[in-house]
Amino acid sequence: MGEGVEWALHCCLNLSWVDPGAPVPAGRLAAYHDLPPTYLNKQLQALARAGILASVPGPRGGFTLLRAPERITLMDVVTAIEGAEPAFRCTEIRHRGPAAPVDPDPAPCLIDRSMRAAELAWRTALADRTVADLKADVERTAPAVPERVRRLLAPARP
Amino acid sequence: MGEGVEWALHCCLNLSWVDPGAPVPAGRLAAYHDLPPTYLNKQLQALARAGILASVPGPRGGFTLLRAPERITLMDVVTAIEGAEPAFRCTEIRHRGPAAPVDPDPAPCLIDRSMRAAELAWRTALADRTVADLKADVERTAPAVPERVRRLLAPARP
DNA sequence: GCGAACCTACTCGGATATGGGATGTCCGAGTTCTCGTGG
DNA sequence: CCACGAGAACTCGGACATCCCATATCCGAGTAGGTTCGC
Repeated sequence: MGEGVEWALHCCLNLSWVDPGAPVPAGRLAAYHDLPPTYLNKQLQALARAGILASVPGPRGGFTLLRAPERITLMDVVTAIEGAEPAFRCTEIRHRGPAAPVDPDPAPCLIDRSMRAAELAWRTALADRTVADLKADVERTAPAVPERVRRLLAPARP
Repeated sequence: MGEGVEWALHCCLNLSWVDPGAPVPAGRLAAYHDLPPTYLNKQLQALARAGILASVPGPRGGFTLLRAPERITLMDVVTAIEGAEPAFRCTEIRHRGPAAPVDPDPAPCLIDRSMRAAELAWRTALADRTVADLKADVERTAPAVPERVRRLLAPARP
C-alpha cells in the first residue's frame, strides 16, 4: 500500500481541527509532518478529485474539508489515494491453457470469491470508521494536540 | 497485490487432487494454466520455503503438498508469496516536524490502530478459509474438474 | 483623498524525471533413470 | 542372465536482466491582494 495513504489520513485529521473557512496550503500541511511539499500536493489533489477536500487557488488559498468529518470514512480516503480496483485481481487463469473449457464456465472463480470476501471484510472495517471517530479519540487521549494543530496550521499573522 | 498469489492458490488447489506420493514438476503445473514455467517455479519455491509444499529434485521430481489441505489456509499462501509485513505501515509521521513532542508519545498512533484493525479483519477472513474448503466447493459445483486436473498433471506414461 | 488599473506574490494543477520492486529469464547443483558392458 | 558403473536427462534452486509503477520534482495557469498612478 502506498505511503500517501498515511499522509492523506493525517492531513484529513488535521484539517478537521481548523476553521473550515480558512484553507490551509499544501506547503503548510507538509511542513507540519516534514513531508515533501509538492508530492503531498499531489495526494491532496487526489482527495480533491474524490470530493473529500475542496481546493481554492491563489493567495490565502489551500485545502479544506469539503464534507463534515462524520461523513468521511477511512475507506473514502484509501479509495481516493489507492484507486477503487481490488488488491487481488482474478485474471481467470483457469480458462487458459489446455484445461480451458470450450464454452466459458459461467460459475464464478471460487478463489476470486474467497479473496473478494476477505477484501470486503477489510473495506467494511474501514468504512465503519470515520475521521470524526479518530478526531474524538485523539481529543480524549491527547487533549493538547488539537490546539497545537490549529496554531501551526493557522496562517502567519503579519 | 502480486500476481503470483493467484498462481500459487490455483497450484495448491490443483495439487490437492493429485496423489501426494507423485510430485508434479513446475513445468507441468505451469502448462496447465499457460503460465511462464520458470517464474512459476519461483513462486513455488516460496511456498516450499514456507513449509506449504515439499520439493523433490531430479527426474520424477517436482512439488507436493506438504500438509493436508485442511491445514493450509489462504492466509498461509498469501503470506508465503507476499511476505508477512502489513500492507499499511505506519511511519510515525506525527513524531516528525515541528509538532514532534520532546518525549515520544507512548500512546499508539490511532490511525495505525484503525488500519491494522481493518487488516486484521482481512487476515482473519483469509485464515478461516482453507484449501480443503475450496476443494470441496469446486467438487460440488464442477465435478468434472478433479478428474481433468489429475489427468493433465499426471506424469506422461511411455 | 479616492478609485482604478497594474503588478507582484502566492497557490493549485498537471506534465515531467527517477528508483525500487515485481516480473521474467537463464544457467548450475543434484538426483534418478537408463543403457551398455563385463562376468 | 545378472550386477555394476558410467552417462545422460530431468528437476529444483538461486543468480541475472527487464519493465512498470510509486515516488519525487518542476514549471505553467489563475487569482487575491497590495501598489501606484491619475483624477
